Amino acid sequence: MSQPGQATTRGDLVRAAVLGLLGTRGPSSRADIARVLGVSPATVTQVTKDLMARRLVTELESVPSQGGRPARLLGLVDSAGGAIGAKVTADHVRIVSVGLDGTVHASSSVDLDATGARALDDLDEILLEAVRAHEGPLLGVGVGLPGAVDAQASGIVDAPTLGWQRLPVGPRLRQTLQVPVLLDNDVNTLAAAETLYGRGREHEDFIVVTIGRGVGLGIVQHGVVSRGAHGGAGEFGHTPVAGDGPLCGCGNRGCLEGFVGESGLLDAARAAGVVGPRGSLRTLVTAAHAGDPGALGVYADAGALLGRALAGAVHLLDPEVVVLLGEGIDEWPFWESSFDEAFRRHLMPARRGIRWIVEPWSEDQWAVGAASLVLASPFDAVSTGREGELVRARLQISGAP
Amino acid sequence: MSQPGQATTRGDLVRAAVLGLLGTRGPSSRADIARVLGVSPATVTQVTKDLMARRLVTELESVPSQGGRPARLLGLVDSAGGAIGAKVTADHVRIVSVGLDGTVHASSSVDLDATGARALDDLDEILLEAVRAHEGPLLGVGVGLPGAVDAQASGIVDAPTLGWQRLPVGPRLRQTLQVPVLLDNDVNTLAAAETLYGRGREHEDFIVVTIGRGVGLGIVQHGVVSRGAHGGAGEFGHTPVAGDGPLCGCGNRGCLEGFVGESGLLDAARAAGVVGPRGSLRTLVTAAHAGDPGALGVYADAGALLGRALAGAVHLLDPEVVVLLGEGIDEWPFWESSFDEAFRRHLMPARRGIRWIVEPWSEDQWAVGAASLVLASPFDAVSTGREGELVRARLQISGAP
DNA sequence: CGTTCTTTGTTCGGTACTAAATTTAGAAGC
DNA sequence: GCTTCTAAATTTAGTACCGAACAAAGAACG
Repeated sequence: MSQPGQATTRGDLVRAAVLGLLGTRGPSSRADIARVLGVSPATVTQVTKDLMARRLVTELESVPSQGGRPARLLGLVDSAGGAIGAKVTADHVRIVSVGLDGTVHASSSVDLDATGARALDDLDEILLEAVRAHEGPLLGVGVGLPGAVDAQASGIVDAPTLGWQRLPVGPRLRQTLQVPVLLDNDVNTLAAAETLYGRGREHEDFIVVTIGRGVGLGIVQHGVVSRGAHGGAGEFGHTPVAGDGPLCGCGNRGCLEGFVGESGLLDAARAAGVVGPRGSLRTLVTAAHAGDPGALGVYADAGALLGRALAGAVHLLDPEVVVLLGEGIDEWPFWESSFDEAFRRHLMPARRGIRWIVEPWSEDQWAVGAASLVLASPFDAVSTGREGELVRARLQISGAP
Repeated sequence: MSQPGQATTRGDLVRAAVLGLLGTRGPSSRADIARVLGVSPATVTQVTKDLMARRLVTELESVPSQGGRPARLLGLVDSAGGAIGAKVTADHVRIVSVGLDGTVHASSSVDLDATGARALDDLDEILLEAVRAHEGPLLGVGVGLPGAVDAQASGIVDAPTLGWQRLPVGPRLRQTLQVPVLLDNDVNTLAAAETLYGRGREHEDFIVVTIGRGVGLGIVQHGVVSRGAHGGAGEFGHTPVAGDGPLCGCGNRGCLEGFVGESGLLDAARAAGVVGPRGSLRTLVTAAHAGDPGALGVYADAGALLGRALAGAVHLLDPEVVVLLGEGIDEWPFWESSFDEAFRRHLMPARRGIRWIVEPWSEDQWAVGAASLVLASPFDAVSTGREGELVRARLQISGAP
C-alpha cells in the first residue's frame, strides 16, 4: 500500500529537489522549477528565498519573456556538491568524480580482482582513496555492480559472475567511507543517468538496452527506475530464445546472451570460420569492417535475434522509446538493418512506430551512471531511503538557519 | 520527475485511505491503520476522530491484546458506498455491483455487439441502466476492456480486436453517467483486484497471468499496477516465441498466443487429430479429461511453451510470485507438469525458487476487477487522477464538518 | 500485589506545503 | 501613450501532516 502525501520525511524534499534541478537542468526560473517539480509557485518562492539567504543560490539575469513578466533565472552559487561514481567489473573499478551538473572532473581506473576472497576489502580501500582525493563537498558515492542489489539504500549484492552471494557491500562501504553510499545494478545506473541527463528529460517511460559482454536492460516507468522485487529486474540477457543453444553463464541453454553477447558472437564467428579457434572478438570486428560476408552474417544473425527478443520486451513493458548503449554499440552499424527488420516484424501493429535510439558510448559512462544514483536522490525519496535523506542533508550544509 | 510530498491535493488522502482500508481490509485498530497506510498514529487519531463525528466510522469491540494496551477496532458504520464494475467483451458486457469490501451484491450480463458501429452508444445505455439500478451510495464505475487504455482517469481506448481506435470511451461514459468512471485494460483490472483483495496483501511485486482466449499479463510493482507509456504494458500474448507459426490476431506470426491461446490449442488439437476439423475446444477438454494422449500432448506442448516464455517475463520483471488466472485455468492440471518443468529449466538459478499460484476462477471475476479500480482509488492518487479525487470526495459525503 | 514491560492511543507544537488573491513587469493592441 | 493582456513572483491565511512526549490499559514477573 502506498503512502499518501506526507508533510515531512525529514530533510525537506523540495529544497533538495530545487538544488538538484538547478544542478542537473541548469539555471531555471522559479516558475519553471514549480512546473517541473510539480509544486506550487508559492513553495518555490519560499524555498528559493531561504536558499538565497544561505548563499547556495543566486539570481541571474532575466530572460526576454514572450508576453508576460520576464522570468528571473536562478542558478547554483558554485558547485554546491559533487559525487563519486564507481563501476565494478571482474577485474577493475572505474571511478569518476562528477559535479552536480554531471560533468566529469576526474576519472581513473584501478585493478581489482573482484572474484577473489579479498574483493570487498580491496574495493573498500580503493573507494576510500577516491573519497579522500575528492575535492570540495562530497554528496555521496554511487556504485554500479554487475549483479542484483536488494535496494539502493541497502546494498546486499548477488553477483553470480563475481561469485558474490548476499554480500553486504553497502553496509561495509558505508562504515568505511562515512558518506552516503547508494548501490545498484550497473544497467540500472545507466537508466538512472538517462532519466537525469538523457532521454528521461523528454520521456517518462523508456527502456535502456546495453550491448557488450552480456545484454542488459533497464526499465524506467513514470520517471523512476523499476527494479523488481529483489532488484533483479531487467535480466533481458537470459530471455530464453531457443530450446537449446550454447551454455550460458547462468547455467542454462538457449539464453539470448548466449547468442548475442560477446562470447556468443565469438562462437558464431568461429563456427562460420571468420575467426580461428583462438581468435578474439577484435578479429571479428576488423573482418566486419573489411566487409567480410561471414562476419557481417554473424552480426546480422545476432541483430535479428535481438530484434525479436526486444519486441517481446516492448510488448511487456510498453516504453515510449528504446535507448541502446554499451561497449558493443560501436559495431551497431553491423546489427542495425537485420535488427530493425526483425524488431518491426515481431511488433504488434500498434507498437510498430516505436523508436530506438543509439547513444554514443564512452568509457566513463558506467561510472557516471553510478554517480547519478547520488545526484538523482533529491528526486527519488522512495528508492534511496535513508541514504537519500543523508545526501539531501548534505546538499544544504553551510549557511545559518 | 516525481512530485515531493505535497500537503493537499484536495480531498484529504488519508481520510479516504482510512475509509478504503476499513472497507477492503475490514475492521482494524488505529495502530494497524497507521502501519498499513504508512502514516503517523497521530494522524490516524485526528482523522478517525473526524470520521466518527461524521458517523462514517464507529468503534467496535476491543481485541484481547498480546502484551500491551488492547486495540480498539474501528469499522465502517454501514456500507459507506459501493461500486459498479463492467467487463466489456466482443459480444457482451458483464456487470457487477459490489460493496466496499468487495462482496458482489448483484451480477448480470447484457448482450452487446462491441464490434458494431453503435457499440459505444449501446455501452452507454447499458451502464446507465446499471447505475440507475444501483442501490445506495455509488462511488463510481470501473470498466475493463480488452485493449489499451491511455489512462484510468481518461479512457481513450485502442482495442484492435473490437475495431476500436482511439475511441473516447471514458469521456463519453462520464458525460452520460455523471459519476466517476475509471477504465483500464481487463488484465490490469484483475491485477488491481489482486492488490486489494488477493496476493497484493502479502506481496508488493507480482505478476498476474491470464489464460483464456488469449494470454494476458498484469504487472504490479511496489503495490501499483504498472501500465507502461500508453497503458499497453503486459502484452505477453504477443511475445515472439518462434520465427514462424500460425497467424495471430495481431497480424504477426510466431506469437505465444498463437500456440497457447484458445485458437492455438484448437489448431494443435486438430493437427493431432484429437478434434475434427469443425470440432470445438470443448471436445479437446473432454478428451483430455478422458485421458486421451493426444489431447494431453496438446496441453503439455502449450505448457512447455508458456513456461519458457514466462521465464523470460520473470527475468525482465523480477516479481515475487506469479498468479495464474482466467477462464482457461480450469484445465490447468493438464498444463501444470510440462509448464513447471520448462519454467524452472529456463529460469536462472537465482530465480528458480519463485512460486506460481493458481487462483480459482469465477465468471464474475473480470467485472469485480473492474469495480476494484474504483475501490482502489483511495490508495492510488497517481493513476486515478481527477476521477480518483471525485471518488474520494464521494466517500465522505453526509455529515456536517 | 505492586513493578515493569509492551503496545495503543492522544495531546501539542511545529512545519512543509497549498490555493487564492495580489503585485510586478514587460509585450501587444489601437 | 494609454490601456489591455500575459506570465512571473509574492503575500496571506490556512491545512494536512509529523515527531515527541505522554497517558492509558492490560500482560508478565517477582
